[in-house]
Amino acid sequence: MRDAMMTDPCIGCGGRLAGLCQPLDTSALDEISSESERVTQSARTVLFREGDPAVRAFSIGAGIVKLSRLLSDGKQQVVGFRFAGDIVGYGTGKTYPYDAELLTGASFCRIERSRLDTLLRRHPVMERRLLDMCLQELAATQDQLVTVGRRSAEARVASFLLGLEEAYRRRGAVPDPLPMPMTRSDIGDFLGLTLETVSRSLSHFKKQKWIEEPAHQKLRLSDRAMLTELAEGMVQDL
Amino acid sequence: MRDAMMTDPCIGCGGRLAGLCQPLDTSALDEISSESERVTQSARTVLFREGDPAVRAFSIGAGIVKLSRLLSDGKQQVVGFRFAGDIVGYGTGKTYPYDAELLTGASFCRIERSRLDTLLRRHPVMERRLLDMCLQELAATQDQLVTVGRRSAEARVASFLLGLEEAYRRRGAVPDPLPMPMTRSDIGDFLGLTLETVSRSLSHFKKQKWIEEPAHQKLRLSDRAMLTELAEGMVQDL
DNA sequence: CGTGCTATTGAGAAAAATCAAACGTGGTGG
DNA sequence: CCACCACGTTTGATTTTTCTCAATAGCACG
Repeated sequence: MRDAMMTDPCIGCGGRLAGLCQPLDTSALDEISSESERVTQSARTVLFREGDPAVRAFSIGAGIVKLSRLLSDGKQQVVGFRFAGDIVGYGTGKTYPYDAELLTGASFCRIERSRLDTLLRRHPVMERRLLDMCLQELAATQDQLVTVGRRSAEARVASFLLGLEEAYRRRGAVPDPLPMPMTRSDIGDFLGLTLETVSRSLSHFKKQKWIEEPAHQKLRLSDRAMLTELAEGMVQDL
Repeated sequence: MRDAMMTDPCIGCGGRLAGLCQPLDTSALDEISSESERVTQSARTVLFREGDPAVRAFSIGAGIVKLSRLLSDGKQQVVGFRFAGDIVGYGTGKTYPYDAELLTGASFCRIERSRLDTLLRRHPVMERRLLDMCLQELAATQDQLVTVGRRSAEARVASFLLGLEEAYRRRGAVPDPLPMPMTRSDIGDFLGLTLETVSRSLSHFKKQKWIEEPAHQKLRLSDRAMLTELAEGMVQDL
């Protein structure tokens, strides 16, 4: 246990440059490694639930996490998906404001909130990095608000597909085909649509050869230009 | 000019405790005052437009600011409203990601982005405060995503009214009646609805005596309990 | 006292939700 | 190894909600 914890620079640094520790020097990384725990878990694992006391934060090394809120009438809203390099579960509230669930097997680092706060106080570059990540996340959420609030069903789905690809791109090479581990229901809950509407849109895209599904949960964007036009509402159907 | 700039501790501190400088000591406040400019402007003034180079940040002392994005097809999405104490125009991008427009007359502090960044580096408490504000804003935007993505028209409008009241509450006493300077169109663009749907919902609420409009752009929430139930979707109509 | 916005209200159209049925597929146990 | 079961997906028919288009009314400002 000790060696695993000591050798891996943790908090989002599992071989990636995108995470919270990107700007840190080696000695700081050692300090952080000793404060955090490396964990690997399988798909469908729940990291935490809405309302749980927010005692830990998570930094994703690999895998995809779904963040969602459950409404009183049983409907669900997916607030976002998180990928390698992202931080999950760090906020101002005493409890988590959403559920976090693994969509794939994932590895990540787990750290006590109180310890992370101490680290942030000791390393202002790290705090600055966290601020930048938070600002980015805010911008992405505002984008999503535009998509959900003002675009047609097909535009939303096209927008989601392009966004998924972009998420991979920002983390290095774009795999081909794209892994898409979320269900139609997850996608609908993200876009403010029903799973049937998502399915119909995807079927339509496939029929038009704008996308292919070479295998289950694998996706290829064959016509990005058309998807982009769709997402921007420049074209209704054709 | 010089005396006005020197005597007011600025950046969100115009008599309020909620802003960015809340945790600062007096000498730091003096430093900031010399770096920033106090400005007062009338309703409908545009602080900046989407795509403008993001050279300044703004800290609201009093008044309400509307942040909105314009889509290629002419539709608008209001990303949020900002009140006294909030920071507007600080992000990671080189350009502003939305328009910022005054809904009321407003006073605020204006500071060069580069100078603000210097100040943040010099005062880690200030940076920490900004991080907390950003995390709060992120949580609020995620809330809005739930509202727009998963609630009925009347639930969204009820949710907006309660949110407006809450915004005043967090900044001190709740005025009665509540000032509501945004048009039906602004509200619709915030909630992902048309202005007609907003108008119909408000008319219905008035008819049911759940709200009153004692004057133009003045609002009284007569039955918060019912509005809350509506917002949570616990009741369709009655 | 117009004139230009903003708001209200109505009627009809369109988009997406809902309800329902059938299909595929991967995993499990006989 | 195959049959079956659970779950996700697709597709169709119908209903509901909200949008769109249109006409009218109210208000502030010049």
